[in-house]
Amino acid sequence: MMCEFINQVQKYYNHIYLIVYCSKSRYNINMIPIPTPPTLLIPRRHFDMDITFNCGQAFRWRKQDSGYIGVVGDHAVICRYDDGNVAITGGEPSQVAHYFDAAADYDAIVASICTSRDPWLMQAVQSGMGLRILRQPHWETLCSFIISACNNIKRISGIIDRLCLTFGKPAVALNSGITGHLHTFPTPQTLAGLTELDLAPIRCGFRAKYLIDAANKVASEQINLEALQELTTTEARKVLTQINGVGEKVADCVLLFSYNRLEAFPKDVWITRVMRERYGVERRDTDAFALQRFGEYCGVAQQFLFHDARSKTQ
DNA sequence: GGCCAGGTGAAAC
DNA sequence: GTTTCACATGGC
Repeated sequence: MMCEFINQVQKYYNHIYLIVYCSKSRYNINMIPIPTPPTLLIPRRHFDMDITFNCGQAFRWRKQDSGYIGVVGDHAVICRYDDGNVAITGGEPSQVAHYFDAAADYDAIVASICTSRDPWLMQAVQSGMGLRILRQPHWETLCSFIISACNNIKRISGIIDRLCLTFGKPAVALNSGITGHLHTFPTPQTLAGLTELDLAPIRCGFRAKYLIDAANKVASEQINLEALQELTTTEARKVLTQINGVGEKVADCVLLFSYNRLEAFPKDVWITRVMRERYGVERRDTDAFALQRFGEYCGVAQQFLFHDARSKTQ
């Protein structure tokens, strides 16, 4: 009975009440917080939070104290450094493990892309150590990179915040106190049928019509994002580019950051500049060059080079 | 105040 | 097939 009581108290209040009897008629009640056990631990050397959350692959993680808070699935999640690990608390364990790609072997991936001993990449890997590619939800990633077109990362984050606040729902809070202001990403069904006027409050400019087209095509099942997992990367890219506002670059970002196609090599203005200035390679030749130089995980190499190029000008 | 931003689609060559 | 331009907005 007492155990059940304590379990309930822990479940709902995350505290245990310690009752100390001083005498038969007098007692003290002390509350002892019980730390919520982490959902997942990832070695710190494979997960640098500042780099991973700010490298332009995800736009919803916010620094709070010494950690980051965000949303995985419908749940608020907090990441903190804890000794030699990143401790991730909250969320459904299987969803969290998938989102952070817990099974990935980053020693092997980094070793693979560095096989050619390319000096620019070696330097970029050195400065970006701890960067890991996330496996974000397909729909959220698709919308995020539609919004990214001709935009900067700070503003992309702001637009996505307003999108979630306006059309999402409050995230399931952590019982250790993270609450209210975090919202889920709105579903395709919620955005389908909206007008550009409806999206005016999020101030995404000319991209509003693209978001609505994506929502209509996904909600009507004209495009099945889950089914893309079964296709080759080339086939999946072809399907994604059926959506207005999704060209080769946006499709590659979705494939890399959501479908874990680590061979996808998005070519934005930064990476196009890097390829031309450092390697003398023009945009149309980049895919073949990247595969030959960096191998089957060249998308990870792309992200290191992207992070390195940006960090040199900020 | 002007340049630029994790581009794309359409029209003009 | 390649080049050019408009598309909204705001950070720096």
